[in-house]
Amino acid sequence: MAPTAERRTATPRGRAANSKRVRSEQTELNLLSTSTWLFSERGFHGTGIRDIADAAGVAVSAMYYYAASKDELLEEIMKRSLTVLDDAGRAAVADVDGAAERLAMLIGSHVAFHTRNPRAARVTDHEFRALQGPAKQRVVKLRDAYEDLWNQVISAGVAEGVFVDRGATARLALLQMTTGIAHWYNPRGALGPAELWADFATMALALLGANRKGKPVELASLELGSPAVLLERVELSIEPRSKPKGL
Amino acid sequence: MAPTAERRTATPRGRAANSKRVRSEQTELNLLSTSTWLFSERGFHGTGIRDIADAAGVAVSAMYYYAASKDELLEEIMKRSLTVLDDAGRAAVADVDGAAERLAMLIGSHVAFHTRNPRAARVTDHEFRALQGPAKQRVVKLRDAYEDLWNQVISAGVAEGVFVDRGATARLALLQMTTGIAHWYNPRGALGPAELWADFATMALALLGANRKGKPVELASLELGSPAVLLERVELSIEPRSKPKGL
DNA sequence: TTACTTCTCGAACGACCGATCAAATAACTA
DNA sequence: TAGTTATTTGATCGGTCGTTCGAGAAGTAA
Repeated sequence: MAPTAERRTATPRGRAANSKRVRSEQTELNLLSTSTWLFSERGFHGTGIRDIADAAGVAVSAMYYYAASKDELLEEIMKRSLTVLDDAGRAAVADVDGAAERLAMLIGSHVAFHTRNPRAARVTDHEFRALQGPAKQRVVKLRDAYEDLWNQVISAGVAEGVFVDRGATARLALLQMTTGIAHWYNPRGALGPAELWADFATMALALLGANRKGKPVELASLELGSPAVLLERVELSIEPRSKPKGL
Repeated sequence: MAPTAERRTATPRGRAANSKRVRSEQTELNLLSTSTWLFSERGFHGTGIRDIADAAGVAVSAMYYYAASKDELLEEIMKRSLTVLDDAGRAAVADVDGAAERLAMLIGSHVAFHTRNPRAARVTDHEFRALQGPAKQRVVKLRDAYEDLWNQVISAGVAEGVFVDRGATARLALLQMTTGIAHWYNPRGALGPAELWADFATMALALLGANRKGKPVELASLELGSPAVLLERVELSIEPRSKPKGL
């Protein structure tokens, strides 16, 4: 959807409640969020271009004003998701000292993202193989950067002697179990993001054998920020907050 | 593919190397294993009926002699996978005492299945939403039975006071992190099933806070069977052991 | 108003989808 | 051998796929 930005002219002075630019941006978000819903529900290949258009309430051809292809729609969803996820993760560990503390914050950010944006997360996690060529490379780059952040946090802890060294296995296990949240989490269920954060941070610390001077690190003993701050940073504009109207 | 079994006549006396029955069974396995490969590589909806036929080296119409529809192909793959997984899991914990031991065995069986049959596992894990109606119900039933086995093993440990109670979260986290193996495991990589078993069992015990009289349970202190026995039981005939020839 | 840009539309394109069927072939039986 | 059954085939069905295009509606600027 890069073309859209390029197509935009210089910022207009006054913009009415439904000026063209506002309408256009709304339509673009509508399209992306509807696509996210459908892709998460039926998969990329299981969703037709007409399904999206109908659910979004626009003509099929209108989509091609915003995206050059169906693939570009998917790429845009993944790029936005991964960008927010990565930015939030880096912000969460910034200025935090201690390997255990940093890991707990990273887990918190990750859990926040996946509980707040389960559908976008599912699409990003599931539909990787649907991407091809350069588009895939671009998205892989973003994902790798995020995984590298995890790697840094864990490796630092291993170097400090706080975590047990399990090679890449621990990182993969941690990422799988926390990313998996998006696949079973129910936003209207009993567990809130804060409770899940506590549970998963506790499990993660145990899984990594977190210890100081031989004593296991207790989550309660760590000084961490509030969940609210983490939740703010994972806000994703394309996450569908309800079923598309035309569905 | 139930029809095939029904179509079979009474067991013939002598059966040549390429008798009808043998040929037919080979073709059926070829079809299922080729489908497994392609579904794991491109997804169910991303794979065409012609892709399968070409890769398997048969005519498109030949498939419909074995399966009534493309969906039935998927259902059969999932059913076979889940059946082997569940049977192996139950066999692994049978006659094993102690919650920690049972969990370690269950993890071992699960890890064995996912390292030996990564493609079938990926399909079973990924393509759930592609199934519809009664077929979906049948497969869900199998999956629920297996998850219930995990639930039993974990709950028993909680009841014994060996595991910490984290509600359903721990089970979901454990299943996600171990099932995820199929998504990154490389059969030609450095890590073998036995090493992975040790790693994941250790992590699982830690994650559940496994302890006896306040002391953490060490994996090395448990008396467990050999990996070989577990590996035997997860043998899956439809797992593609190499790229389909016609591809 | 007119001129221009942004946005949306219905209709159509060729390609491919899953599925069907009568006919041909291969294996087995009597 | 001829006859029977099990297996495989090529051709083809209607439908849906992602994409394109010219026209027109809506909004902005003069």
